[in-house]
Amino acid sequence: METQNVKDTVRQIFTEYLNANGHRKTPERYAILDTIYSIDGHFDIDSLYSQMMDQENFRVSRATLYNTIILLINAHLVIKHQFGNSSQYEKSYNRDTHHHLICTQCGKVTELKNDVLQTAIESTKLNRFHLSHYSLYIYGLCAKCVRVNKKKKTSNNNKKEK
Amino acid sequence: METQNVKDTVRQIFTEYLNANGHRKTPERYAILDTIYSIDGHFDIDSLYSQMMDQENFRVSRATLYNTIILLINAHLVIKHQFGNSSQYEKSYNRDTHHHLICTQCGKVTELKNDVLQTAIESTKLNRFHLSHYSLYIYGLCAKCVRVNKKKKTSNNNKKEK
DNA sequence: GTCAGTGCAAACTTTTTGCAACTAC
DNA sequence: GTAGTTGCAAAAAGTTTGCACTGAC
Repeated sequence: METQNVKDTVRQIFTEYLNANGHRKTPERYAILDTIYSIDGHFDIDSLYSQMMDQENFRVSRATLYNTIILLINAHLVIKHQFGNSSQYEKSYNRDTHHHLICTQCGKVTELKNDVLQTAIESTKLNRFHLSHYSLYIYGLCAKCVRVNKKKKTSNNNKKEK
Repeated sequence: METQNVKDTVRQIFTEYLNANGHRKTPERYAILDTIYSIDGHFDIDSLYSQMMDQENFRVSRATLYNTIILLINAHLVIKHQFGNSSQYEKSYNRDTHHHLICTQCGKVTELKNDVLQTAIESTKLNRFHLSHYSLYIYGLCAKCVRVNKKKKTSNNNKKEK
C-alpha cells in the first residue's frame, strides 16, 4: 500500500473512532496523525513536536500531543513503547509485527521480523487474560558496541601490563 | 534453594562484582541487595525506599538507591522493567525466566511461565547482535477488568434505552 | 450558543547531578 | 591520606493539570 493510501485509510479509521466516541474532529488531531504516519520507526513526543514545527510548519502544544496520542493508541493507530527514559511511539496500522533489539550500551533500537517467534507468541494460551497486543524487547550489544568493547578491553590489558 | 542461601550467594556474587570493578563494599550496598532479595515480584524505587525505612530500619537516600541499582543491574542481580510511569525492578538470580501479562486497564502485572515460548525466543538467530536478556510484555485485559467492562457496557445500553 | 479541545504555564513525578561530608581501603 | 560513596538539595526531564480562550458542532 502506498503512503498516501495508508494516510487516507488511517484518517478514515480515526474519523470513525472520533465519531463513535463523541470526540471532535479538530485540525490538530488530523495534523498529528498525518505527521506520525510520515515518520518511519520510533519517535518520542519531543521529536514529534519538532517535526511538526519544522517540517510541517504546524504549531501544536505538547499537551495536545499527549492528549491526541492517547486517542490514537485507543484507536489502535499508534503503539507505545517504554525503552530508555522517555516513552517511544510508533504507527501501527499496516505495519508488520516486529520485535525490538535494544543495545544496552548505545541505546540503538533495531527492528526484528521473525514469523516463527510471532506465531509462538500469538499461539500461547493465556489463562484468564484477554490479549490485546505485545512487545518483545531483546537487550544486548549491537555489532558496533561489541567492537568498541573489544578495543577497550585490549587497551586496558595494555595498561595493566605497563 | 532457601531464601537465606540465595541471599548469601548473591552477596558473594555482588562482592566479586564490586572487587572486579574496583567499587567499595559499603554497608548501604549490601543492605539494598538484601532488601531487594526479600521482595517477591516487582518494586519501584519508592517502595524499596519505604521498605528499607520501615521494615529494615535502614536509612538510605534515593540517590544511593538509584546508584546501587545500576551496579546490581550490571552484576546481573537485578533486572529493570518499564511498564507504567516509573521504572520497575525485580531480583533476577535464581528466578525462573518468565514473561509479563499487563492489564491495560488496572495496571496489574501477572507473571507467566511458559517453556515453549522461552525456548522459541532463546533459539532465535540474531544477526550481528549479542543477546544479554529479554522481556516479553503482553498487554490486554485481566479477567477482573473484562468483567467490569461487560457490566459497564450493559449499564450503558440500559441508559441508551431509557 | 455550548462545551470539548487547545495553548500556556505551573505543578508534579521520577531521575540525575553538584557538592560537602564521610568512610572503605 | 585519598578517592570512591553517601546524603541532601537543587536541577533536569517527562508528563499532567488548571484555567482562560477558541472553535467544532
